[in-house]
Amino acid sequence: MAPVFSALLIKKLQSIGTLSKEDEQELRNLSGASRELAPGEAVVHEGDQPNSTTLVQSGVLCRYKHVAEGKRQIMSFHIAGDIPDLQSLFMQSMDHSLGAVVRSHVVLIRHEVVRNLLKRCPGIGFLFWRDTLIDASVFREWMTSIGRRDAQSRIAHLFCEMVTRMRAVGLADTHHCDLPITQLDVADALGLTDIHVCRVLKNLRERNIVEFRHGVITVLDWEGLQEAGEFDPAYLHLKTERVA
Amino acid sequence: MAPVFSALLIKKLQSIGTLSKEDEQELRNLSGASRELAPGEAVVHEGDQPNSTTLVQSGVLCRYKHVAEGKRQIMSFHIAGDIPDLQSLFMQSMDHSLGAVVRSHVVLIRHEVVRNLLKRCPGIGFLFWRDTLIDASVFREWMTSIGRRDAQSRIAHLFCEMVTRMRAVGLADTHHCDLPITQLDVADALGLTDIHVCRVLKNLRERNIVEFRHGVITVLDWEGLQEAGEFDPAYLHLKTERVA
DNA sequence: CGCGACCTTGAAGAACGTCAATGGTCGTGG
DNA sequence: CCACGACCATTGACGTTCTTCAAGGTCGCG
Repeated sequence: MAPVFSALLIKKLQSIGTLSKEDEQELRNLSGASRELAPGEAVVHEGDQPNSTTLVQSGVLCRYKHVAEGKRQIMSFHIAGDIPDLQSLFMQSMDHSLGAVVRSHVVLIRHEVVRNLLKRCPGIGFLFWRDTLIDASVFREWMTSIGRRDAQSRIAHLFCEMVTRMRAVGLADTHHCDLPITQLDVADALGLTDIHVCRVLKNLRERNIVEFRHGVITVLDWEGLQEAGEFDPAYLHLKTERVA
Repeated sequence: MAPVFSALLIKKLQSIGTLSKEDEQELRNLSGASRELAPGEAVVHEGDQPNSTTLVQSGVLCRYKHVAEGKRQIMSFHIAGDIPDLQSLFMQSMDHSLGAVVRSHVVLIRHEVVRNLLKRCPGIGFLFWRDTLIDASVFREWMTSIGRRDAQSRIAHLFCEMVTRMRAVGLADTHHCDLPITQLDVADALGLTDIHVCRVLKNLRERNIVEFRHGVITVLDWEGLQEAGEFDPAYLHLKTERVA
């Protein structure tokens, strides 16, 4: 087998809870099928009844739904170590799609394999459950953003979240963070138009708070960014909280 | 013990999955502390670290967060049979509050008791997990509504959802549905102002689609309502789907 | 009776969307 | 090497949806 593909999954689970040595070993022994995704390519579509789950290796994936008039709502972004469709283990049909934002690599793990794993390792089961609960917590926070914050707040909040999550698994440093998505993706995630996102980004840039260019977030003023987004990382339920 | 307080919980679990006779009996034997809630009273606050979960007996509860300038986002409504804060079993601190919308009755069940139950009955564990996953699915749908649908669609969608959920546990008939909440609650759930909700309700009423008065939804045209809200119940992941 | 909670309506304004045009960058192929 | 198209970012002018502010109106209840 290639270098253990579950390394970042392990890191992620350790960031939200405690993993025993045995459970860690079980995760290392996981097997699955690698797959490369082109930008925009979907792994699972709304309505599908998949028999495997997706572990992200590299790149960025997102969950989304299409609504009337070609509109799209992105419900989450996922980075290496995430299992964005874990819920398909217990829900026959997908209520949303899962696709790649940029070229990405994933490993597909059969439900059967995961179920056996959960039977052998209840500890992993609880961590997986906890992971889906954190997922739900993030949805609640996004709902709050979209429902009750203005465009500037929403964008600042999203950037804070992504930087914090990527730091937690060692994928970002303090000031920079690779998030290879377009302004249109940001817009679809926040219930805005790409044009308005562009304008607000310009404003944030001119005020020396944050820059977003070519898929890279550059934080110029972390305090200011948190303030602008009313960001409090509690909802991410991370074990370790970093001071910036 | 009073008439079994878990009757509606059992009904709800049966609406989303299969419950063995033994598991059903275990649920009947659950014990907890009754509590009455005044309108607006909270059971748990954001930041709390509760050691029990809340089973709704009657009335309506909602989960919510407060953001800047006194704004509020309601993230879900809960009716008899729901356990709105089940996630607190695996997440130390609450990332949102849970409160009563109208006078309600709840039963508080200690985490310890639930944990023992889950150890004895893995089947109930999976159903509970599934319930929290459906919760997340509903969040995704709300996010989509708030982000990408206009006010009329959002309201129609919410009404469709509540009628469908209440029918599923026998709390509503085809045309009427008791939902004792105010227009302000609706507004806070959908990311609107109460004033705008009022205007849109007037419009829906005049077009003979749906009426909402004194906390009662009266569906005048179920087809039209579903269409207006782009409602497809798939995201509720109910076992039994009703044809209206 | 009078107060509070909720609903209703109007007028003015802000935030955001739509339409349209321009320019930059990059990979591809002639 | 340059031309081209695809994709993305940017900017301006103009519309629309929804908000804000303000003023009643209704109903139930102490």
